[in-house]
Amino acid sequence: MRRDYRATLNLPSTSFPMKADLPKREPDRVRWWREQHTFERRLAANAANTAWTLHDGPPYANGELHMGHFLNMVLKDMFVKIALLAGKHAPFVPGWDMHGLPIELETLKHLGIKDFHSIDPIALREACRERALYWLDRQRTVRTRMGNFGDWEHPYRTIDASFEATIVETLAELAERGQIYRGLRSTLWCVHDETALAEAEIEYEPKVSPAIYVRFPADPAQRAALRAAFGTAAEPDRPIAVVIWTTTPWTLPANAAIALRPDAVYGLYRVGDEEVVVAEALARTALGERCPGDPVARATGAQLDGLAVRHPFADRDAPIVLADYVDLETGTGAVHTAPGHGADDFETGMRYGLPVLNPVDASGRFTAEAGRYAGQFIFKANAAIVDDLRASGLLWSAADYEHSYPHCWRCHNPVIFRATAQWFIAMDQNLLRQRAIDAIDAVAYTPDWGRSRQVQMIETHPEWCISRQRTWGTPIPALICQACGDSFLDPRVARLAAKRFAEVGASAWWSDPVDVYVPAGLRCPSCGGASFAQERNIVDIWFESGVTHLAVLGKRGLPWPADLVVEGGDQYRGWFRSSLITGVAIKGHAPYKHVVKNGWVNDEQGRPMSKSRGTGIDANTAMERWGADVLRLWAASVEFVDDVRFGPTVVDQVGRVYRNLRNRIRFMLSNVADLDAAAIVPLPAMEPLDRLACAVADDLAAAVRAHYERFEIHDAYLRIVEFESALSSLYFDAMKDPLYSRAAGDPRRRSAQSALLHVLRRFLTAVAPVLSFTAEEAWQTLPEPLRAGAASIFDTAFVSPDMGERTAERALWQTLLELRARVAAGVTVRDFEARARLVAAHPLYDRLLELGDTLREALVLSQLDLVPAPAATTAPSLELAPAEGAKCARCWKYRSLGADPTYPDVCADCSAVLSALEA
RNA sequence: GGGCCAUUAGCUCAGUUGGUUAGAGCGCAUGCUUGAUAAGCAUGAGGUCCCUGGUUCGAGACCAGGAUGGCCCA
Repeated sequence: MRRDYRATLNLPSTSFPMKADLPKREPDRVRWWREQHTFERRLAANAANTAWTLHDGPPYANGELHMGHFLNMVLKDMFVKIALLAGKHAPFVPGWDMHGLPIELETLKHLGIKDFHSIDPIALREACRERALYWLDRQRTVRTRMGNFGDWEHPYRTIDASFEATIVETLAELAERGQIYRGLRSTLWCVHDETALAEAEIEYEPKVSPAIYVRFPADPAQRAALRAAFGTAAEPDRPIAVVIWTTTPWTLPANAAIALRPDAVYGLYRVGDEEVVVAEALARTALGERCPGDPVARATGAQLDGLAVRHPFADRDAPIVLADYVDLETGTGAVHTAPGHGADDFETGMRYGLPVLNPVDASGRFTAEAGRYAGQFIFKANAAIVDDLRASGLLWSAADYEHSYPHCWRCHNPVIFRATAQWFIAMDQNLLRQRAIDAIDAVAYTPDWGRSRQVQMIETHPEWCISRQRTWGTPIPALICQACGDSFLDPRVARLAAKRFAEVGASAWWSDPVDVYVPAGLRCPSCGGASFAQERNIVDIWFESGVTHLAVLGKRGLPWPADLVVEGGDQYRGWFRSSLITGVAIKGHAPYKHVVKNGWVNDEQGRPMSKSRGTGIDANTAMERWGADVLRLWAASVEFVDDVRFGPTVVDQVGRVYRNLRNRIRFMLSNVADLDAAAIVPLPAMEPLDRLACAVADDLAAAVRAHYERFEIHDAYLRIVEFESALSSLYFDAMKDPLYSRAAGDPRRRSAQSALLHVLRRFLTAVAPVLSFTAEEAWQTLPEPLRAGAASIFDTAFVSPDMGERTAERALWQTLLELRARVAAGVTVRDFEARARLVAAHPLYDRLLELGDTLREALVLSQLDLVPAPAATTAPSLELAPAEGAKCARCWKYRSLGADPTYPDVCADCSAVLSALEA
């Protein structure tokens, strides 16, 4: 008679489901964390310990969060949790960047208003505020849905009165230090939005422009001078012209010079009856079929410096000047220079004292200064200008030219350079630039090349234009003198504004009478006038986010500088840079100690995600589809410092890894379910193999912690996956026999359970920063008495750093894995059908001997003979033979059966268990 | 066009200062198990280490050039 002994075994049992159902269950956990105040409690518990702050770079409160946001935000959360589990006091104050043109434009669109001049500024600001708050709320919901910890009830917001006050206070301090000035500048200008733009607000897109070659003719005196410079004979009647190339004919009315490259060779070419000057290197492409081959004469740019030709249609000269930036790749090597319409041109104009002609108004129409083109829209005037040049015979050639051209980041219209009065931070005043570069020395960078990148970004930073002619932002508290029309930024005015804004918010600037901001005795620095009006400029939002460290860290009692900032690589030029500059300018130090850069999230082909290609997916949709924990595991599975790929294939793969990890957690949970706290076997009293498993788990946990604290999330992930796999295939498998077939309270079983509990706790704490939801779910499944007083997994702690490497244990573990593989290769594992003779040399023999019978357990054998090898050097040898005895119907090991006649088909151990169960 | 970064199995990634037959996980194939079972275990296949030159006794690693992709600029 064969009996089914299944019911007499201690089979695993747990309520922890195999199917995770993450999208459905995670929102409940988010709520639970909030209700339990898990983050706040842990923060309080760590209050007396080392302070550590990750300062949140503010996402822009507009639009849905995408997977790039997800990666960045989850990484931040991992770092915060790592610090918490290491016992640090690690507050996290999330923030939002809520002013600025994109929100203003979205709001205008929402309101159905095209021209922002047509709406009352206060009303527009109120509408923008609502819009920004809507997006903050939406993004906050998604950020918490990710499982991220933080002070979600009290985020910092750049629209808060206190924040606006900090912005203006910072302006006051900078003004006091002479760091701010007002100047005419050739500024990137959007004629559609009628505002100056920052570099960061520019996107390059292909554009077809009219590319024209234009003669700048020389008058008789100029001809003589040119021919003299070229060393050719005077020919008073032969026309001569310098040919320039431009893709912006509309800038010709503002031309003030022609720039040559000093070291380039220019040729004087005879074409028909005329002579033209172009760079020799470009003659063939510039002059086309009419190029005669060799020039009549040659001269370097430097030799032509100071000469002049005539403007093609205005009644003035175009002097020849020199500039190093003139390239010999396109054009003619003779560059049309309009200081009002180009950054380089502006610099050259300053050097040569050229007039800054600016015949274009804010909306892109020519002013009276443009003569016959007055009133025309510049891009439309291109055709008229080309026609006129053709009519006057000064057009050499014209063609369409497709090139990459700067466009407004919001309205996507082409932008122009236009000279306007703006407020600037002087980068070299008070050695600001150099001090910022020096401050970088004190900062750690991950990856390390980030340092040189950051230095480069400071070195190449142009004068920082901080003014915008828009409405949705913090006002620059400058006053306009009613008498002379000059604007000035007086620190005392700024202080008054800061105080006022702190109380009622910055919209007051638009509604208050000017007196509120005028200190007694204020006089216009230009004319001494005493009557003023508020200037209507707002601050660049990069400046606003650049002072988060002042508005948040100091004012919330958090340490300054921050220990860590984590953002995408675009922020070397953005927030890392703006924060660094304000930090150095105000406090003389970088506002952070360590900069970690995360990579870009591309699609599965490594291309940028795009909605139009269907590869774009927002973070919330992804979480609804796969669950936050699988995506968090994805974030850990990729090397986040580099650009990473994301898509269904990649997530499915990591989803399988997730299932493996989850099932291993489930195995441990299901085998400790019946363990009483009182029955827990302390580590020193455990069976040798159990102690070894605990040591391996500690080793794993220590390694994971070490990687975490070096921000090596991916390395931690590898250790988790590999070690856990090794633990499962060896230890879990081997423990099934003692766990299932021994009596429930058998010391051997209790030892194994205690070890599993130890491993489980270590494992859950180690994975909690990544698999926060699953770790917490498992922790809550664990019977309360087994949680060692920790209400949440986030109340537990990492292994102490001095746990040290368990090198010997790791080596022994490796040996066991190899031996077990040899057994498994020979016989069916878990059938216990073999006995083995294991011959090992010292000192391995001694280590194996210490394991006692648990060595047999580890190798899943019915019998094992361990024999010392004679020579010290031989590798262990393993000989398999059929096990002795017969297969026990209950425990499946081969033993001598039938000791108890009541149970003839089971071994003595099993019959004892059965008898006890019957009794 | 410039600067920076990346490129190792189908996928995600390891590969100390240059040194044997380049590793892991997932996937795939095959087998076992059916007492973790929409699980578990074992075995196996799979690589022109992006390409081309160079340095070297020896290069996945170092150097030069190039290709592809990405980011930031122009």
